[in-house]
Amino acid sequence: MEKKVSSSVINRLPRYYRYLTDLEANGIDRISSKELSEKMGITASQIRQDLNCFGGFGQQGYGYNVKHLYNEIAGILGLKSQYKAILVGAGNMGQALIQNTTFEKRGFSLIGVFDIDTAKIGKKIKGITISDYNNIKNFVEENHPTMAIISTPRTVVNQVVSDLTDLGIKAFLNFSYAEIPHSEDAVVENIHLSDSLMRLCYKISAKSDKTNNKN
Amino acid sequence: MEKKVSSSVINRLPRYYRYLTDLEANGIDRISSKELSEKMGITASQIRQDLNCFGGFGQQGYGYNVKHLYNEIAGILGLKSQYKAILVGAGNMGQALIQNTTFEKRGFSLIGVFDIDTAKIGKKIKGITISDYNNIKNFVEENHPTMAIISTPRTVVNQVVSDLTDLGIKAFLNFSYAEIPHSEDAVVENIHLSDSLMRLCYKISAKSDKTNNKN
DNA sequence: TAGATTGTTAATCGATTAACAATC
DNA sequence: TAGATTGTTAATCGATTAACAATC
Repeated sequence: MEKKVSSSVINRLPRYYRYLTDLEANGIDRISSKELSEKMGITASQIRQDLNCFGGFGQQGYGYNVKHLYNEIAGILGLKSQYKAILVGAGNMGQALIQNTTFEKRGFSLIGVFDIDTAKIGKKIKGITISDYNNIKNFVEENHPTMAIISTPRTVVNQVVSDLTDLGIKAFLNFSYAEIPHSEDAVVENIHLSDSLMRLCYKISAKSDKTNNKN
Repeated sequence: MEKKVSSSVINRLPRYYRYLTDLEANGIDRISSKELSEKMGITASQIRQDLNCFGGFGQQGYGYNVKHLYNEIAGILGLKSQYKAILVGAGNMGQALIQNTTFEKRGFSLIGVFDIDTAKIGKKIKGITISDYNNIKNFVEENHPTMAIISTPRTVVNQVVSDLTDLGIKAFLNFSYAEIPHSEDAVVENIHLSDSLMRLCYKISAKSDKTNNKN
């Protein structure tokens, strides 16, 4: 029985992956936890602890082989899986997301895009035709996507998630302002743009309070 | 001297704010930590602890007045500040961001948009004309924005951040794949779309490992 | 071999939860 | 007043950091 990996560790994995991608691109083929810790601004101890949740990828006296560690982390993240994904809501945000994301590099393969706007249906983005959301049932039953990206207006999020859950989809990337109701066996990643803005606003405010000694 | 509020608490503030916005919109005017905890899926204890970092906003035997708490949190976050913000990089993502975000509600006022693409310069988005990035120095010196949204290609992020830092900007919303170099007195919020995708990929993979008892 | 650096255990630190006296 | 619920202190739990023996 595996011990469960904490979400703190999981949250850091993509960042490790990015740094390793970079190191590899720069032709560096070995790195110690100490060197990496300096680049990333975290402790060497934390890096070693994190990696050892999944196995011993280093070598005493040497450090870590970049290419090897890079591949191991890709494996841990499951990036080779190419889980089938659909996107619901092809507004500005949805379309930009499609244009800017190399899903294949991040473990997914985008196989369908849906909207209810007849002006959009039929249009192509990055080779994928926008389909009528009203036909989504047939599509899902035929193609069995694993994951759905929700970039609809907030007012319809609950309905869409409920529809898709009924069709067996259990993973969501939530791009909407609304919260996705917390279900037992679904996995959800939220990208709440407005939360990020508010956090930044807080940080700016807190910093200027400190500077001005207002409290 | 104020004790520093932990980042765990700060990260939760926007979520509280969203729930309170919702409660208010639904005409609910009081709520106990217990009721809110059930809605949000966190403990009542945590809610009370979090809020008490900033003051005692409730009343024994009664709970919290929704409108009052809503306003208090808006104040804590600094949403009334309307910090001047600029956006650099008016690609799909930058433009979608402008279209979809009500900056005014999140503490900011968007006063400028910049790009280097002559095909984009002069075009208007939501009433703001895209300006030539080469003229950004004059603009910043005249208008003193507080925050910059970085949605440029990753290759130019370092240069842009360095330019803007020299011009006195110390707050960044980073929308790019790259990391913003960690400086002493700058505040940064990152939205790494690909990290979110990879985290979701991990969660899907981890779940199916468990189901299939692969480990 | 000697030096370097891991994997891992132990110590510390911080965040979450529980409990309850204060009080509306 | 009695019941409800806060604010806050104490207990628990988990995550981070430090230390060091193992070993390449």
